Amino acid sequence: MSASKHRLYFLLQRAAHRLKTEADASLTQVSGLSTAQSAVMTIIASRGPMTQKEVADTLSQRESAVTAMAGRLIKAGLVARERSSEDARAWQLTVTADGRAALKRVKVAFDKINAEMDRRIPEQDMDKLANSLSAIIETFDE
Amino acid sequence: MSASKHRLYFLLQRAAHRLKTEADASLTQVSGLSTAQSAVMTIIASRGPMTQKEVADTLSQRESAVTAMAGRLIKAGLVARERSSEDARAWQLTVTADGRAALKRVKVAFDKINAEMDRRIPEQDMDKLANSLSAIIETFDE
DNA sequence: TCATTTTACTTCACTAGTGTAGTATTACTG
DNA sequence: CAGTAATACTACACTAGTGAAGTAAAATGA
Repeated sequence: MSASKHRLYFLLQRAAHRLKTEADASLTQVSGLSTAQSAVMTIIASRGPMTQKEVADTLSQRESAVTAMAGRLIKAGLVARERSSEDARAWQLTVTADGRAALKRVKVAFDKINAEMDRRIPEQDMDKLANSLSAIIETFDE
Repeated sequence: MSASKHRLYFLLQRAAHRLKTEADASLTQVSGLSTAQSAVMTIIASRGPMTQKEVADTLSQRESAVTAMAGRLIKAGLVARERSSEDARAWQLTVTADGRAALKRVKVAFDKINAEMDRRIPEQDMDKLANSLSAIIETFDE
């Protein structure tokens, strides 16, 4: 069946929304972090010091969203920033020790959610699902 | 591969986010509606007069979200409400003539987006994708 | 039938994103 | 090398959701 017959747009939005709400509740309990905060911090932690523009591009978001998010993370002491030495416009974002500690607790919560999905979706379908989602991202990532 | 190896959570969120942003831009152009507004109006239009609670349940959302959304739709003249005759607490939401006209223009925009997805994702994979997304919704719909 | 519980909705403070318009700095070009 | 364009970030108004606390009406049960 085609995308429209499946009402694929709304199906995808609803799945993403349910999953996000559930993950947010679980993450808040163990770490005080939201999934959106975890996403930003995980990226910075793994890729090393990054500018806000780089974070925005990685997440397919606008710089203004990252400005606001960075402000909240810095206020919470989870992320720090200093001016880039080679570009006076750009910040270099890093995850603080507190931030790394919170990320460790986040991992436990995510492992549970992933286990739940692994339980419901066969491995082959999981691969197909990941491929299809990647295809959607590529299609609409201008 | 398992859900965690695919980083499935973030993959799903990013696919949903890109698709939503693209669809919102396209819908705004042809109809002035957002995808969230379209979702609510489509449900009401197809199921007939509904209470806010019913809309919330259908979309796996809170009543407070529907209160706010209904307020915006009524202000825009796209939806109307009157008290339920058998329950003085509940509203009956209906789509106005203006709303139905806007929904027709929305359909054209969505057809294009669905065509784009059909072009990139083979029919068999589309079926699998829909199944997996439904499984996720079921898993996390308490 | 009346006290209690549940339900339908509202309000409020909050997170998290878009999009547009702006500033300051850097890069490019003739 | 000066003027222009592009880039990195900020500010603001907006949509769209959660979650907690509250109100009024309906349902329940002793």
